[in-house]
Amino acid sequence: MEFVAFDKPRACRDIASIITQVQAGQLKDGDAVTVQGSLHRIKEMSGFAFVNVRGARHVFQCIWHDDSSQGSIKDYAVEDCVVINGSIVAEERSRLGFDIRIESMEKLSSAAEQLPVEISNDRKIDKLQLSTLLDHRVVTLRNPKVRAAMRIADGVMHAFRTHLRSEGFVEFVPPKLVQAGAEGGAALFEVDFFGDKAYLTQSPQMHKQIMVGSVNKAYCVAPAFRGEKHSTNRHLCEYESLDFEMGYIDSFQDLMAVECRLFTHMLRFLNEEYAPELEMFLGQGNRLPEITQYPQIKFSEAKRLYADAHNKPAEDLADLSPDEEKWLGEHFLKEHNAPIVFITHYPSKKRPFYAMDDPTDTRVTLSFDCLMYGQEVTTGGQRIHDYHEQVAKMQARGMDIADFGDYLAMHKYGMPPHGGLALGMERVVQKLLGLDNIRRATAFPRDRERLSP
RNA sequence: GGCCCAGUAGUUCAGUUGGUUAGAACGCCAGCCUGUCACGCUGGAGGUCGACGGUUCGAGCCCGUUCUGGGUCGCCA
Repeated sequence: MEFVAFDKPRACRDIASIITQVQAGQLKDGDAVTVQGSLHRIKEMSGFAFVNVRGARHVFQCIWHDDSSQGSIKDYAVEDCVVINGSIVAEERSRLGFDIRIESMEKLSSAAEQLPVEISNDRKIDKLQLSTLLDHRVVTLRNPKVRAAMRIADGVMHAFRTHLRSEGFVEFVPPKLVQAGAEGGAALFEVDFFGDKAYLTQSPQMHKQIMVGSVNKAYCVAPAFRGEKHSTNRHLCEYESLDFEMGYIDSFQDLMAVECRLFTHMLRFLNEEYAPELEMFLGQGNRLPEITQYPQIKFSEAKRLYADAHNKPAEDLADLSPDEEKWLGEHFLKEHNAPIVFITHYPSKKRPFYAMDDPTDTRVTLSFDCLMYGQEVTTGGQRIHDYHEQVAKMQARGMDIADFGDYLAMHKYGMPPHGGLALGMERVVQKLLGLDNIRRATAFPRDRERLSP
């Protein structure tokens, strides 16, 4: 028998730690280093070659000298995985301020075929057709700009988790296989469940409310599945829903306040930890905005604002059109320097059966949407907590309460005033980075036409 | 699902009124260049023009069907 050798980690061979050490003055010109990565770009010159190597987060430059090593640089190809023994060479002409002179290069694996698309040039990646980009996802995810978006997504989820935890929320895991959809009519994906019908969940709505009865403040990060046949730049059949639900609220304003603190934390966190990634999308030296104020406006007032600005009568439509959302986003950005705005008091008839009506005007609900740069990223609101009130609203809608035994059980046994919201993770990434299509905000998008890779 | 647009080299695209052997850029291969990272220079390979059918002496181009992709609307996060 042997023991696992876990307490003596191998020396780090990632370029990130070498960069840190060089910047801290711990590594200097001439010092020996060992570094690993994929060959990102090879440019042969006369008598030497530039070898750009892609580490986990950075691309760094190594110099191959024809006279210094056995073999030829022609023995290597782009995407070969290598371990390089070399030395630091201070060099102002290099982007990181130093090169690594290659003393020897061990090939761990070699690419068997030429790449189907170019990944060493971010501008080429931006010009790829979306279908090509996604068809060759295995390769395009290696591009520095593409993977930067994936790192931002990681940052968004991390910020959500750390912030809610800091406010006393408890993470739980909602089920993905469910008996029926909480939202009602929307298209569900049906799966065989030991001979019975089950569905992929379209929302953790019921389960997060149930958790409020247990831990008071609950959150989850979980996929939601929607089988709608629409095809737009802002919908996925499978998206990551960032949900929270909290009890003992005084008003739905408490929910919006949590979300505002979350956004403020999230943007600050991304600016601090993801500056190189953000610059790839926002431009050199640019960061996400520091938001200190979040406007809110009633749905009916938002409608009127749009109508007045366009010399149209304020139509009594139940929802905001994409056009209206876009205009409102531009309006609040221009007039109030606010990229994020809350629209409150949505009409009751367009909100789910669990939405609490405004006691002062039962045609509207104590609910809200949050627009980020003119696109809906959140729906939230206060829920009905009283059993009899919930039953009455369901019956008024012609629903059979016998179908909702699990749901109504929590009300039956007492629930605090509560509410919550859902944040579309990919939409947040899309809007923060200014992506034209939500499919660019996730590694493996699922839409009506795409089930692979 | 409705409407609009597009399918030509590995990729991104051009292709005139229907007319000889379908072009460019990037990538790839061979060579040159000691500071490139959108390098530069010389040469080369690479095509069932989405598919099927039709019109025509002749179709990448015109017509029909179909498949695929993109945008947009309803809906939503």
